Amino acid sequence: MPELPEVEVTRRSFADAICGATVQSVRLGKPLRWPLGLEPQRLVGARVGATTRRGKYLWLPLSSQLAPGGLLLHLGMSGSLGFSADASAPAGAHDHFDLQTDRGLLRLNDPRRFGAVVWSPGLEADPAAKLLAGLGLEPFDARFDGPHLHAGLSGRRVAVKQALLAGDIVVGAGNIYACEALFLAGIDPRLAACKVSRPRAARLATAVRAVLAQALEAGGSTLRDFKDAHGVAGSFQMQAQVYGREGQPCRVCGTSIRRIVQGARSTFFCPQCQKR
DNA sequence: CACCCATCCTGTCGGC
DNA sequence: TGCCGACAGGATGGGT
Repeated sequence: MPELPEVEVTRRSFADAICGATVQSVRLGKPLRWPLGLEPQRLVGARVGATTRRGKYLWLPLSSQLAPGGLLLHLGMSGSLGFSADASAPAGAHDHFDLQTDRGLLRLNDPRRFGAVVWSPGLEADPAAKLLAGLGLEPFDARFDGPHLHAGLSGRRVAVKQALLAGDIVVGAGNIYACEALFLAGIDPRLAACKVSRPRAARLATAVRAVLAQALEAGGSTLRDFKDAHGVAGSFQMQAQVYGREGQPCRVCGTSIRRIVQGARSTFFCPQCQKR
C-alpha cells in the first residue's frame, strides 16, 4: 500500500501530536517482519522526539536513560498507523504494535504483517540502520536530478521501471508512482535502464518529483484501505493516468491502457504515449 | 555487481 | 452460495 506519499502523509498526521509524549506502555501483537529487538518494557518512560522519514521508513526517536535510540517503522504492503487521544479502543486482530503515550495511542494495523517496528540505538549506531544503508536519494533532495538518475540507470539491463522500483537510485516511487512517472515522462516502462538517454532521464527525474508531489498534495492514494493516522483517506487514485486502468482509454490520446508483468509486478502504460 | 525468484501473510475479487 | 486461483501498495535474502 504505502509508497512515499502515503508514508509522509501518515507522518505529518501524527508527528506534531506525539512529539514530546512519554511512553506509558507497549503492546505487541503477532510477529511482524522482524522482531522488535529489545524488551518492550524498556521503552516505558522514554520521551518521543520529532518523527522523521527516510524513504518509506519512519524514524521515531526515543530518549531515555535506560534505552536511548528509537523505532524504525515500515508499513510493508498493508500497514497503516493510527493515532488517537482516546486509548480505550480494544486492539483488533490486525493491530500488532501499540505505543501508549500520555498524549495518545500510536497503533500499527497490518493484516499481511510485511511491516516492521524495529528498535535501533541510533541511526548512526547500526543494527536496524543497515535497513537504510542501501537506499537511494530522497526524490526532493536537490542532488536528485537528471544526471544522477542517468548515472544510476547506466550499466543496468533491466527495464527502467524495475530499476526505478528498486529504490537504490531514488527512493519513494513504488508500483503506482513508478508507473505514473514513466507515463508523465513518456517513457516505455520496458525500455532497458541503460538505454534511457540523458534528456529522458532528466524528464523522468522531474516526473518522479512531480508525481510524488501531486500525490502528497492529494493525501496519497487510497486504493483499498489507506488512511492517515486520523483515518483520512487520500485521493490521488482519482487522478492516476495509468495505474489500475487496464483496458480504459488513455486520458491523453484515447489508446487502451495496457497491463504487463515485470518482475512479478503489474505495470500499466499507454503504448501510444510511452514510446522509447 | 546485476539479476531472478521465492518468500513472508491475509484479504478480496472474479470466474465457474 | 461455495470453492479456488490470481492478485495486491514492499523488500529482503539467497542463489546463479
